[in-house]
Amino acid sequence: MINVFIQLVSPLDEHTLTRRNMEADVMRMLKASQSDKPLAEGSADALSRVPLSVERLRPPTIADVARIAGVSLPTVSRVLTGNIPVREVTKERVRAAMKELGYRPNGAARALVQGRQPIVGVITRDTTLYGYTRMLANIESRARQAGYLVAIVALDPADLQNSISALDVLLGQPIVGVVVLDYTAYDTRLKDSLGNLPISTVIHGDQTDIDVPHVRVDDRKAAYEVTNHLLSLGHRTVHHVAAPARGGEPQIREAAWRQALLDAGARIPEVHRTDWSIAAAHKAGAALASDPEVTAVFCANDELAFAVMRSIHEAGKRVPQDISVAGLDDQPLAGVWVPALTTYRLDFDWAGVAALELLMDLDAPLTRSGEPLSGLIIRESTAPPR
Amino acid sequence: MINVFIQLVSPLDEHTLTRRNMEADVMRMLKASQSDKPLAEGSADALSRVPLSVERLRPPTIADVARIAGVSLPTVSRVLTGNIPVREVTKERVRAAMKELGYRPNGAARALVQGRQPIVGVITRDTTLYGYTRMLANIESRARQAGYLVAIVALDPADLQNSISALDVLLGQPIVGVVVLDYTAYDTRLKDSLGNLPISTVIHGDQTDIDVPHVRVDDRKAAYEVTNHLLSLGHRTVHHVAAPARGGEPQIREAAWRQALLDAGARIPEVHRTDWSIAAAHKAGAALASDPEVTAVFCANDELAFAVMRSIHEAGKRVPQDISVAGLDDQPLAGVWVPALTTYRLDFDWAGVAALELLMDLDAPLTRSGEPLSGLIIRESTAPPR
DNA sequence: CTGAAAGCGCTTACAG
DNA sequence: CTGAAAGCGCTTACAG
Repeated sequence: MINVFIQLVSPLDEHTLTRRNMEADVMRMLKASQSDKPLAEGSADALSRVPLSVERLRPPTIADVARIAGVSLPTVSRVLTGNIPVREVTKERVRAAMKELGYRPNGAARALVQGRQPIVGVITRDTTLYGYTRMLANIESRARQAGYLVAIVALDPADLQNSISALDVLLGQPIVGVVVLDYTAYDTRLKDSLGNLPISTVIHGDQTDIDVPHVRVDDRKAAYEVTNHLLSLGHRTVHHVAAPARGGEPQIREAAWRQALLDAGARIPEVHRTDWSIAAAHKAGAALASDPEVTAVFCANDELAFAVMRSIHEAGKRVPQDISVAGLDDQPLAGVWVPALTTYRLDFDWAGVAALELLMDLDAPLTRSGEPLSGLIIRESTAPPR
Repeated sequence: MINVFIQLVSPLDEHTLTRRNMEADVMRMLKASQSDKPLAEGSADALSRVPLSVERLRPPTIADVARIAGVSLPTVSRVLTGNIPVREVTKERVRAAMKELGYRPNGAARALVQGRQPIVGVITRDTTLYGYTRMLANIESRARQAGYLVAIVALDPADLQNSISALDVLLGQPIVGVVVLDYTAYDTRLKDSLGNLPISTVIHGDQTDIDVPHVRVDDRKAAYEVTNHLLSLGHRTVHHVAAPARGGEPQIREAAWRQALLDAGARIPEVHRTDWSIAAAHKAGAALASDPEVTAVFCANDELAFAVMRSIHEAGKRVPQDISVAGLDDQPLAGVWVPALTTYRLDFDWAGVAALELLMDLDAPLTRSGEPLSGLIIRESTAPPR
């Protein structure tokens, strides 16, 4: 640690400038304005070249505001919180001082003294995937209504080290609890990090042994029913364009597709795996379209299905006359594609809100009943084979 | 405030149980386990029925950990931060104590003492719209790389009161700065709330007088060029399916469309306004499809365009032979829709990262050069009129 | 309505 | 390597 000697040229009184703050700031300024070389101890020369603007040294505190306004510290606090009446004249003086200094309350100090944990963490995966997007939007809206801020962390299940450090950043905040948007993606080794932090989660399969409060978005049932729908139309089997595998394990939607075929005694064809990207699905679709055996395709989500339908079109075949295609999610565009997509609606809006409410309820039940709007939606993209 | 007298039956020593904590917790327990009626002052009877579990009274602190582990406070802190070497045996004892107590560090206290502001705020609008989704995902990823947590606040520009309270929640946190994803949507009255908090923003038009660090996603240029493209194909005029108006003012994309028609001396038809929803666009599309005058439609984003194409199909007309349709954004599905959508690519990925880097750079320039991948993409949905 | 003092949970020099 | 003390910026009883 370098020793810093600075002559105060500040209008603020000495009391408010602590040594630590000054050092940190001078270091920062040095780094920005000079070289990257570390400073020799007590190197007053280098310091003299630092453009020392006092305003940048340290953000103003209520002590500064109080001094400028000529009132006491608690009075400033009262103006801030509004909990206790303050004379209007005084109030005005304090407000003016705040404005003059550009004062902003320090959230950390506030949270500390009040013992409040005003942030809800959301652990998600790729935030651009439809389901996560919707859950996130609904959680944010509901959380704010309850006075909470939402912090998001998108974990890459493939990168454990990164996930752990991401969680550390999250847990270093005043977090009241965490909503985990995909419990199965949530590595066991991460659970230790959370310690006894309250969590709630969204279950995407049919697990029944989850010991944390959870809501269910039943991907398994959805995928099973979509596959069954195609089989019931008379297709011998159903091909699958899958989500990325997760550490060797297939995704829930893929497993359910497989189970449906198994239960029906249908042949289980090779899976076409994607990374959720349109490009990968488009490529998979091309392979499927050129295979005369293929009469029905179930895609792990609607967007993959759109891309596959494009490939079929490019191959000169038609949906559903030549090949039936079904998706999963029922994202808004499913109804307007030509042909409109047969899919299974999952109620992510409900899931987001319900998971958050579960988290905030001190005496939460393990699961929450409710009325998710889910179900198979048969549109134009599926038909009996010719 | 009720007066609470509790006989300590706790293994924790008295020092760590402050009156305030006890009161708050007892209040909570009373509320949860008994009735909603407020307690009479000093009502010891009611209190005796409260199941007083000491574990729930107050989360453990490093003082508790230190006591259990038989070490001093600073030692626990050293194990926590890892900044200063601690004997391995001691470390183990401390870790065991943490585990036993279910200790979690208090983020607020940490942020306060370290003077760190570990959160980046993101002010957005509807987080489910494509551009916002992408910017958010990129900001989150880049911010975490820099050790920051991302907190999001979705403001409804139409609801000022709600927006102000939302900002208050955000500003009550240890925020290092705020990225505003749509500066034009950001009401002037909100600017005061932010005080001197560092912000950076994404500009969607061609404003040049913005006095905060910003990056540009040039919606105006994009909409102008798309409209021009349609005109240059020989269409007499171009109809528009618009985004919702914002307090009377038309959106940037709409204004640019109008300007392009004006500059070309083309007739300016009535706008078909939507609320960004697929349903509204589908309805607008039906009206457009039934109007024999309509030969070209520019939609404020790709998703609206998809819905309009559906309507045209339903009316028995074809895209682009009967009516040309163009969108804006170039979201991933644009290339696989049938017909593939002519649109203008905006580089939201770049914008998100660039805006964040601008925010975190102490000596940030007002704007950031870079290489956004933007431009008109002509596909299958536009053609000359017949 | 206002001020002096204590305390929130943690980290960091300082002194062994 | 470890402990006693000060301090981060704020709020909240307590005492006028």
